[in-house]
Amino acid sequence: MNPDLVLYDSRIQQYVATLDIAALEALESITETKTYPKGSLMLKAGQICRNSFELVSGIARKYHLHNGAEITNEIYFEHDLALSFGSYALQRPSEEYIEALTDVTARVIHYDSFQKAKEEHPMLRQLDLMLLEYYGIWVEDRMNQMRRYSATERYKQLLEHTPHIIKSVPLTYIASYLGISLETLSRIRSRR
Amino acid sequence: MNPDLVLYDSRIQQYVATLDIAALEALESITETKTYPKGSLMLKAGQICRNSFELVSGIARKYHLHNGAEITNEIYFEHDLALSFGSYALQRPSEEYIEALTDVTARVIHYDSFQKAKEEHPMLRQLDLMLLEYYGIWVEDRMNQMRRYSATERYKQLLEHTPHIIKSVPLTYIASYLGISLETLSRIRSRR
DNA sequence: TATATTATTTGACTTAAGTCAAATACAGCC
DNA sequence: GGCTGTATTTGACTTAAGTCAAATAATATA
Repeated sequence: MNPDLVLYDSRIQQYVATLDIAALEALESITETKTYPKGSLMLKAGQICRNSFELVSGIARKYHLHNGAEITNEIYFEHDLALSFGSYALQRPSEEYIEALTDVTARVIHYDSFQKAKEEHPMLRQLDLMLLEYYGIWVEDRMNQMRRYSATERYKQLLEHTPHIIKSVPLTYIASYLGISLETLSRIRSRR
Repeated sequence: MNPDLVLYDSRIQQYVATLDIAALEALESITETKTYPKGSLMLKAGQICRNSFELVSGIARKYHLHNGAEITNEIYFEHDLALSFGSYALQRPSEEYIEALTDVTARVIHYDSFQKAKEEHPMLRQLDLMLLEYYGIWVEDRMNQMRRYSATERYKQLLEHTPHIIKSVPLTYIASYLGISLETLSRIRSRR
């Protein structure tokens, strides 16, 4: 993975470790652990993304529709934070869906609760800011991948950096995540 | 432009209008107005991006090198905030350059000063967060443009949404910004 | 103004990746 | 184990966009 992301991830972990008890308890008090059966939608297009989902177990994906086809935007595993960024930030209707690809257990925090908690615990503001920066770096990195590399290179990098994706997610989703057609992906895989 | 971005931009303006005098003065006190002659580099790859540049006048672009070629990542006009996101957020060496395409005047704020000002003025934290979210939405939107639309469509949308770019920026930069070759851009322009 | 330099266009050809259709392969279920 | 539906692969063909080379056009400069 992008070394900047790895670095920043560890900085976030470090920061979380320094949170005071009150802030941690506040977080805990607004967190609900929920489960979503395989195939269910954790967020639908048209809805406002009012929750953040921290995956405890299972796999999920975020996608949107384009000319009738589902285009996968992101694939989530354990510990990942799933939400529709634009919809969450602006509290406006989402264009994206979030779907449980397996049974999913997630720690769910409501937008309003988190906003309130931030007011009471300034440390959580800093955490919010760090998560935001992390996502910004992630999207930038992903855009660079898409712009700079060919379909084959993108697939190889996915293999190198996140091989578990290939093992656990249907190829259709991976293809659209990589921005290539299913057939092309199949051909890339068959070569060598 | 993306309606979400327009909306969020106005929210930021509104928020700025509510800043208390102390916060505004703090901002003012850490802001230096500087000028950069046409062709000069406001940031070089390898350097850490320690400043944010709010353009007062002129045009600038951010780019990186890929296989020896310059790839334009962003083009800045009056009022735009220029910085290398990843480098600024992590205070790590940048892969990007920021170049003044014309003589540029900018309000420059040093990273450290802003961090300090944020500690003293919590309102600035909120501003920082809003700017971050704005950038996140912008990058997401740009990535969607690149993924969903053909070269021709991307050019047309640029024409519709930001026609001033075409009038004031050499086509080479626009081509790489759109992720297409100069020749293809020229052909797209000549059709109709 | 003539000349050099840089920017843009045009032409000819190549190529990566897409599309549509059909064939296998695989998985869940009776 | 056989059957049904979904997932993946393979084949044949098309197409958007890239590349390389050369020709104009525009701009800056002596």
